[in-house]
Amino acid sequence: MTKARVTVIDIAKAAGVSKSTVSLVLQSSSLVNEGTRAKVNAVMRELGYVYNRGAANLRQAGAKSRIIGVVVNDLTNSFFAELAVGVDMVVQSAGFVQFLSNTSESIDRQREVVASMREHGISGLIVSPARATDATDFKPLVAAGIPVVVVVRNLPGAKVSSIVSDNRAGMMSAVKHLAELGHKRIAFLGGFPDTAVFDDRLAGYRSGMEAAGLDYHQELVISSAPSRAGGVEAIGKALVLADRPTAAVCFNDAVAFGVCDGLRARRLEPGADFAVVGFDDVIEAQAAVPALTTVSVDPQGIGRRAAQMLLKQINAGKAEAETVTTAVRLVVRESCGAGMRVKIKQDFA
Amino acid sequence: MTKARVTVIDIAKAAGVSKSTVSLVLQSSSLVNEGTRAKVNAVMRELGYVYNRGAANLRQAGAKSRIIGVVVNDLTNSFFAELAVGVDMVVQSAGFVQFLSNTSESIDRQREVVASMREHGISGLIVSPARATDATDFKPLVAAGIPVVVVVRNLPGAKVSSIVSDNRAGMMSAVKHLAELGHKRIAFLGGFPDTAVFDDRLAGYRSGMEAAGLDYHQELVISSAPSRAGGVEAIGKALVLADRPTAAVCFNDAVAFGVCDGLRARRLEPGADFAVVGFDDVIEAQAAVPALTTVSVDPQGIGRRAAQMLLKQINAGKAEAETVTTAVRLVVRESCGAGMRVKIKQDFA
DNA sequence: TGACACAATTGGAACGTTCCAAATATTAAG
DNA sequence: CTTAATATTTGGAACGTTCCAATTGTGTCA
Repeated sequence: MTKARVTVIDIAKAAGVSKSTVSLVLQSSSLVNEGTRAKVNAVMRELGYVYNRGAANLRQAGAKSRIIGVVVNDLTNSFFAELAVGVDMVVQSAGFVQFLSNTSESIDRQREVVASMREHGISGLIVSPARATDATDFKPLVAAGIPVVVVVRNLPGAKVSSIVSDNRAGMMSAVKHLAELGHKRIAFLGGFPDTAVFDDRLAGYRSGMEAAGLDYHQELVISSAPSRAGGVEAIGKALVLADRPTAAVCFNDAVAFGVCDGLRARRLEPGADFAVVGFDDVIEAQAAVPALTTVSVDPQGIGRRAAQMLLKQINAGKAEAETVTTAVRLVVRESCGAGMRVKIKQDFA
Repeated sequence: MTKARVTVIDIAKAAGVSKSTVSLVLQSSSLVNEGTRAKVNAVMRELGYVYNRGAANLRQAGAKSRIIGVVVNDLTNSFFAELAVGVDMVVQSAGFVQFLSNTSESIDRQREVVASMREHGISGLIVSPARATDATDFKPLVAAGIPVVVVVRNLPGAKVSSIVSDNRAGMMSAVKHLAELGHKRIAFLGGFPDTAVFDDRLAGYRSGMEAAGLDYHQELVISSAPSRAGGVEAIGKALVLADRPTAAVCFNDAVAFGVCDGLRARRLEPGADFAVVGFDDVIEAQAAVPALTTVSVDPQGIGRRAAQMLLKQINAGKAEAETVTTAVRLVVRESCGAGMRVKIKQDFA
């Protein structure tokens, strides 16, 4: 267990050159002679040298630390896990590393985490903001020249780049599909009404209803937490309505699963007795029974795209805010009652 | 957009003290007068100072960077996402940040990622090693005084700490449960036979069979990739056996889901016509239909525990290798045919 | 009043790298 | 063989922090 760590000076001494030369080798500069380079590299391997990025970064005064910060609001949601994987892919192959943190929707935690990342000198940040994040929260970062890309949830008013999926179009196509199957009373279930994403999806729902020539009824819009439990709650409210809906588009897949649970608890089989459509297409969606009809958003693709965008800005040196909305597509499976080849009946023991 | 960054010297000047004093304030040393502290803090806020950990870390020569590296082999598997969340929780509240990377089972990627983390001066590493990771791969780290905690998959022969779940006991209890339900021919399905985890689980299976007074038949052990697809494959092989099994314990939940798929493809209903038990208790397990009976290992708990262990070693300054196996418990749901209150019949349209 | 403890503050030297300007070695041209 | 051009190499001086030893101020005690 060698105590002192090996520095460029040590290897310079051992290779019989100056530390400057070693530094040049490290940066694979073309100025250095092939022979010297080989020798230096050999010595480095031999002594087990490890590059000290901290020191390098210090000298390069605010230059690239090659660290990308990624903060998501709920990593246990596989949607975000996929997203992080997408980011990691491109970030890693560009020679960067990823600082990943989870805020669990806590805005305080988010602040802490971002501050900490800044102290570590991240060269860019990808963030899916916690609920109620203020649009100005990332101002100091961009002021300091650190590019920020907001994903999934947009932050209207913030002057940062963002990538969101086409929530409007997605919801519209879901409603259209249900209308084509003959449904007239279609509910919109779940989601917190104070978010931009909710607004977009609801707008898509309204447009879809209108396009299908169906009336919009306020009572059919039932908000709740965007979680499984929230779904159960929302469908509960929907089913006691005087004029019951026969189908629902849900804020996201988690809600949709909750809706299925709620239906079953009332002896209704999703897909057969009531049509349900989700949003996100998380991995569980196709595995569930019945398989969930849902709007696919390819979180990994969004992650990759966000990373590319961020890297572009980092390399360009300037952060020109740009907004991208990614295409989505409806994936028809069983829960909407369309493609069902297997009808499930229950009999209680 | 202020160009130059604010340093301790700037705030020292502005506050009318020396940089040393500012440094003391930063470390909240008790040496500094309350009045001075307040003033310095005020100036820091005013000028928008951000601490440069890189520089600090440089001076403190190999001291704490407050970065914990976390590398997992498959983040899209919610088991590992949960684990990462658990780590993040304790790591974050201890004032550290987490570097998270995904190897996708690539050993080259793992090497790259770990090297990169080292360059960034991580003060500790938590790793779920990619398959075929060599026991000596982390030697340089521990030699450099960087504590390493291996989770989930142990690395026999490596002199590092590890936390694995009690695979043996878990499998035993699963087999015992099936035997109590009257099953005699119980298969062991899925998993790669060249891993330590496989060995442990298989050993548990054998002990369980023995304890239940059942014979061990080589043919009932069918390995495959530890994935959903692998599960389909394994059950396929099992069902063509001359003397078919009536139940199976699976290497993990992914395999178990695949087994269910495979059963259904053959018009067999898991839970009713064939009992299946998984391992891990991923979140989807309780949501699936039928809900999966499985061995719960609490990945988040393992993550927390691993982080605690690592922090302890970091604080102690010495990395005494210690091995922990965490308790598991069988969660009985529907797929084993035990607690089923709802029997599902299919009729094909 | 001098001596002494104690509190608070401070200037420089370090940490491991990169950059710059300048030095030296090598080659080509005359 | 000199000169100019080119190819390599090289000492410092930074970067922003922490640490150490030393300094200054403030009160206490004989």
